[in-house]
Amino acid sequence: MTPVNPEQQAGNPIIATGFRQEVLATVAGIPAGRVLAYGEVARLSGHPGRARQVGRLLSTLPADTVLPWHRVLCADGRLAFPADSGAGQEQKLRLLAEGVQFRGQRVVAGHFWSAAGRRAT
DNA sequence: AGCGTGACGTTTG
DNA sequence: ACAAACGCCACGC
Repeated sequence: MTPVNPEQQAGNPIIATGFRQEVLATVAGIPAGRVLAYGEVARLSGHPGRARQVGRLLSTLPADTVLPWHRVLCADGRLAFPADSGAGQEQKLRLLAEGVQFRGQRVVAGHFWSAAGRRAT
């Protein structure tokens, strides 16, 4: 028979393991109108300190992805792209369409979301 | 199997 | 406010 993955064989309840799946699941769970920093996404995914890898992963998403990638930004509230870049413009437009407000080049702090119980004020 | 790249974060000056 | 230095390490070649 075909060898079975040990994790599956053991009846592991974990749906999917691995950095990729964990991070994508977290991003998919960000509600509209809220944003998360790359570092927060990493932490909530169980990978504290790997903010950069989150960005690296998002950069590989296909153009037609259904993931709300635009809700992920830098810890200081600025977008990860230059404001004048195509991606930067699109991200800002998507956020504005969801009611996210900007103060200059930064997203207003109140829009940051925390799934850990604390909520934006 | 190794290496360069990079949608970040924190600390330090 | 700005810049530089580091740590982080998944992904694609």
